[in-house]
This record gives sequence, structure tokens and C-alpha cells, in this order.
Amino acid sequence: MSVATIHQALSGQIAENSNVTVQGWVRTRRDSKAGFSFLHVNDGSCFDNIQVVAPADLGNYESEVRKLTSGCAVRCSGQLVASRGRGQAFEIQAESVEVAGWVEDPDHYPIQPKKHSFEFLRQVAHLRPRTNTFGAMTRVRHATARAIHEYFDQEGYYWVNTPIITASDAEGAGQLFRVSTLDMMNLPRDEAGRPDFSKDFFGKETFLTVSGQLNVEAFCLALSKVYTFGPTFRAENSNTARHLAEFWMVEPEVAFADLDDLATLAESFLKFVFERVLETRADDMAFFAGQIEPSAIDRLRQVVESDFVRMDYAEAIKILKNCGQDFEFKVDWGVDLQTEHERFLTEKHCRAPVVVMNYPTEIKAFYMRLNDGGETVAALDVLAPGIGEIIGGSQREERLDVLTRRMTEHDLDLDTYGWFLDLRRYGTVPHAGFGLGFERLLNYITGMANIRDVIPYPRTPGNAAF
RNA sequence: UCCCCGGUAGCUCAGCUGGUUAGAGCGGGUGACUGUUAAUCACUAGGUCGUUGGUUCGAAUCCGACCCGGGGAGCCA
Repeated sequence: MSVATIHQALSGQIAENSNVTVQGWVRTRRDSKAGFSFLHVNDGSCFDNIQVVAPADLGNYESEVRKLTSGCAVRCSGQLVASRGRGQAFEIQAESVEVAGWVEDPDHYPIQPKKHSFEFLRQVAHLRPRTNTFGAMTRVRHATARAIHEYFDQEGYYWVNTPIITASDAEGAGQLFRVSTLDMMNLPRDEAGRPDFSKDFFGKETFLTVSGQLNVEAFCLALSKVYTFGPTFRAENSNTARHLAEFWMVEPEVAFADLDDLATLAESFLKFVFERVLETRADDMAFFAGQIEPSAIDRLRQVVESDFVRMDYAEAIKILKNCGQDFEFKVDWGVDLQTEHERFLTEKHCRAPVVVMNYPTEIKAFYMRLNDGGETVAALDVLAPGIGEIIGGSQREERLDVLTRRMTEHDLDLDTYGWFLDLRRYGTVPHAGFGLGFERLLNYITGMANIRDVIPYPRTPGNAAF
């Protein structure tokens, strides 16, 4: 009697009429007076449950099987047979049902076979993996991460694990989480009375990273094609469906590449990932399209099949000014595009993903490459129908004198970033990269509305439970 | 951080212009029925109405404060 996953049992990988054992958690139980009970069991290996038919002549039928409720852990052995009922091809005719773990106090078990609000499920984050939605989310999250690694691997990129703890603030802005082992009740002080970080663990002030980009640039200028994929931290007091204090970010960085090369990469990357997820998690995507967001599958297909439109920021502004649409935020050259503008461009004007390129210098970060004339930098945003910005990136400033000047303008400490400037001193080349919020990508793929529901344990202001 | 909305049974909610013992569906228990599909039917248990002050003869209902949750904005990925 071999142990099988429910996926194996249901997908025809196991010969009909052979004996199998499945292990998982009961979703529902229905009793039939004809002399058996139906157990629906899920082990997370696929979206579907397997139906176990438990006959009344099992030794523990009255004492145990008839007392099973949602959430009980069971080991079921028997013959895998063609189902006599509708709704599933195979089922297990049980010869034994062993209860591995009971549910204490079933009428208070939070996960019932019914719809729960996502707000409620966040409060039981340790049990929500047992729901259809979070099972599907977890598998799609995995499939997406895999697709990302697979894409970069086949394109010759190396995954670089940049540090989580850092002494530098990558963007010169944004709130950071402090990392310290100092005794907060008894802080060592310098002469000015300020905390003396030279006594801290690293001998200086340190934080959790807000981006791996600066660190990965060093590897880019040696290994040519690299990317980061890891956790990122922002201590901003943002309370929205799109922000987390701890999230995962993907940041490819390519040497000998310009902004157009980057736009090409972004397009090919997104298409590959969407296509792969649709292919590998068809069951879960069907669930998201059926229960969460009707367009979930169609809009991914549309991105895969469409040609991305490329336009300059200046052109985007011109379109928005002349389109006759009344926007809440006025459009003019020099302003950053609001979500309403981005969505107009991608959903109404182009009806396709749009890459907006060459933004005003003022509204972008110091490391982005200054275009001729200095008015704009070589930055791009990829806008997708239904969500807006999904990727932001730029060609990097590779010229030492220009970068030094811009860092000074942004009030950055040149000593802290000495190593970053070194990269422009020794064999500098044009290079470019982008950043993609992994959870935002998952929101887009699954149609889940809140970013707190596409990460196992969301960290947001005032909430680090579990 | 700002602006709105909400907190009533294990869950989803109704009740809220103040007035006898606070309701429903689902879930739990018991029974009936059935190769059932979130089955169906009957019965049943279950609530200090977020906390705390106040107004009142009387507060789930009105007012204040606080706590928690959600939506929107800003910031951004």
C-alpha cells in the first residue's frame, strides 16, 4: 500500500484498482444510510479534494469515522476506483480510515466549509492555508516564483543573494527598519548625547534592506546578467491593499544594456511568467477566475498575446492632456502619473500593456541615467491593464562625474556609497535593471484584491502576529 | 499619517428614529433520509451586542474616550 498525493491519485498517475494510501485533512463528511460515509480529503497537492468512501463495516466507523469534522487529519487506505458518483473520475474505496489528529471543539473550529471573509481569515493566518483560496494562492505563488527563476536561468542570468542587513539606504528616501543589538534601556551615548552606534553589533548604524539593486549592480558588472529575488523591508506607515512592510522583490540587472533592451526584457519576462503559471496551475487559476476575479485568466492571456506599446513620458502627457477625459489629478509635464492616468493609457488608449519611458529627472531616483539635456532620465514603467504600474526600472548612471554630482544634489554621503562609485571607476559599462514587487505581481495574476492575502504572513503597520 | 465605514452566536449578517425572554443562514450536536457532492429535512445547544465612561425610569440602539478591523488618500514595489 503506497502513499500517494491526492494529485497523483486524481490525475491518473496511479493505476485504477490499485491500493493506495492518502493523507490529508477532512474538508467535509456526508453520511449515507446505505452504509457508508463520504469524506472529502485535501492534502494541498492540488486544488481538488479526493472523495473517500468509508463503509460502515470499518471497525472504527461508528466510534470515529462518523465523528470526523472539517479539519481532522486522516490517513485513508483502500482501492483507487472509478467513481460511481458524478464530480470526480476516481475515488478511494476505503479499507481503513485512521484518524491522525482530531479537531478539538469542532463548533469553534474557525475554518468551516463555507465562505469566510478575508478580513476574518487574516486573524487566523495559521489556519487559512486550509481554505481553497489560500491553498490556491500558495501553489500559484510557488509556481510564479519558479517561473521567474526558470526564465532567468534559461536566459543566462545568475540569482544573487544580496544582503538583508545594510548600512545604506538605496534610494535616499523611504523609512528603514533599524537593526540593532544595543540595550535600548541603557543606550551608549556619544558626546552629543546621541546613540553611539560604534558600539552596536556592526560598529555602525544598520538597517533592513529596502532594495538589493545597489549591491547587485556590483555582480552585474562582472557576471553580466544577474537578478535578486528576496525579502525587502519598508517601515512606511502605509495602510493600503497594495503595501506591506515586508515583501519580496525581483530585480534583474543587465550589463551592456540600455533602456530599450530593458523594455524588451520586461516584456519577454512578463509573458513567460504568465504563460508558465497558466500552464502549471490551471486548476488554481480556474478557481481564481471562477470565484475571485472573472477576468483573471483572460487578462493574463491578453498580456501574453499582445505587443507592448512603448511611448515616451512626454508623449503620454500629450495623450492625457488631449484625450478629453476629466482626471482628478491635473496632468502636466513634470508631474508623476497617477493610477487613473496609468489606467487610462493602458486600458482605454492603447488597450495593451504600455511601457512609458524617459521620465522627468525631478521625480526619479539619483541612480537613473541622465539623458542628453538633463531634463529626463532613462527610466521606464510598465503599465498593465487592470492594475497600472507593475514594473519600474531604469538605465543606470554609469558615468562617475554625473553620478557623483547627482548624489551630492540628493545629499547622499559619498563615503557610504564609495564602493558604489568604485563600480564607475573600474570598467564601467552602460547597464540597466528593473524592480518588480512579487506580491503585486501575484495580486495581478490571481485577481486577489488585497496584498495581505497573497503572502503567507502579512506584515503591516501594527501587525506582526503569527 | 489624513478622510470615511464598521465591531451583535464558531462564521456571515439582520436588529440600531431607546421599551417585554436579541434573530436568521451556515457551522456544531441529535434524529430522519439519500452514491452523496458546500446534499436535504426536523429538533437542539450556543451570545456580559469591542472596551470603558456618560445621558435615561430603561441602552445592542443616543453621546464621549479608547482599542481593533476594513475601504479610500498619500508614500511606493
